[in-house]
Amino acid sequence: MRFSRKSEYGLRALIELTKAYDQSALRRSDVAEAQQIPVGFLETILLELKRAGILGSRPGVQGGYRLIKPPEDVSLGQVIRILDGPLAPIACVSQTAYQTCRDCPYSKDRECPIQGVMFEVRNAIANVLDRYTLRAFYDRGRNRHFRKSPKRRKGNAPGRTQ
Amino acid sequence: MRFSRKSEYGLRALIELTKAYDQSALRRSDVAEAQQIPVGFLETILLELKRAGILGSRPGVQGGYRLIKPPEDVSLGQVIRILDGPLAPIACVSQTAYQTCRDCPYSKDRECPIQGVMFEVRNAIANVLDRYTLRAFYDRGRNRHFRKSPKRRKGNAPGRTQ
DNA sequence: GTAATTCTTAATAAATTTTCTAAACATTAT
DNA sequence: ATAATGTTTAGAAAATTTATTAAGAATTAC
Repeated sequence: MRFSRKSEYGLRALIELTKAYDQSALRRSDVAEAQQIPVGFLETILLELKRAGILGSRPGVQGGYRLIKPPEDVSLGQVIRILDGPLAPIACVSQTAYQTCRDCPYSKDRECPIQGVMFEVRNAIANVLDRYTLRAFYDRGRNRHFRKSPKRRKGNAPGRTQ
Repeated sequence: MRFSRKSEYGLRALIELTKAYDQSALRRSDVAEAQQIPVGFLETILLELKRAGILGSRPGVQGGYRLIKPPEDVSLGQVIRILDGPLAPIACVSQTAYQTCRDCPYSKDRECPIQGVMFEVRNAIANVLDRYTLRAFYDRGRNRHFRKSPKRRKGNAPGRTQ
């Protein structure tokens, strides 16, 4: 039961973008190189994160992608749901995308003996992933790679998308 | 992040086999019909569970598959690991099948910012799935479909595989 | 306004995994 | 011996994931 490469790439890309949060936009090629991600695939990932309102972007010179939400407001659960779909291990216990299991012989009147456990699994996963935010990456980046001025700017640069 | 249909079918098959635990062997066609599982696919699933030592089987008339472990000794985590592989959401936090992530830029000296969270996710999943056993299915079967003699026999029938 | 740079979008190809089928074979009970 | 069942292997079909390509549109610098 693995997360897809897409989610993994997405999180790795967000590590870079979070480290650069209040500094500069990163070109997709920069992100791809830093994290060893195929640039074409990364593109589709960054776009999905943009459509979801997590990233902003700007074409042209000095352009690139940028995190537009405070790192502490973006949970890893959000990110993975965007890229990989619901966290629930089976469809009938998803909070965000419930549906009855195809061909489930318990879908009508009888009670499914598996559903209860799977619901617990879903909650266990969500409890972890919704508790962690990109903030963890931000702190890490600060401590490791930067020495001065750890305070964040407020607001975005003018002219920026979203 | 879904469990595969294989795991789902496997658990559903084990519901039937657990209900019949101390009674009779079930033909794959019986299990397939009761749980609406394609019989050919079910076959490969039952065989994997047999190789793992959870089921026994006997060909011929009166033959079929049978649960050969006490239901309370088989956790759902075991079953899913057999059919779907490790529970860990990424390879580098698996307890049963550890390996470094392909192309991971943190695999050498630096510390991976994602690994810690994923380790918690793995543990959260395992804690739930290793706590539940087939016993849950057994009880349910008893209460619903049988009226008498809820005590289990000890030992297996003679001549039985494994 | 033109050119260079970069993101945007859609289509689709490649690779992998999952799901499922078929057929020849082995074992058991009668 | 015969019929009923499991065993095994190979692999086809379908679905999903992963990745690429190419034409297009927005932004900046000059």
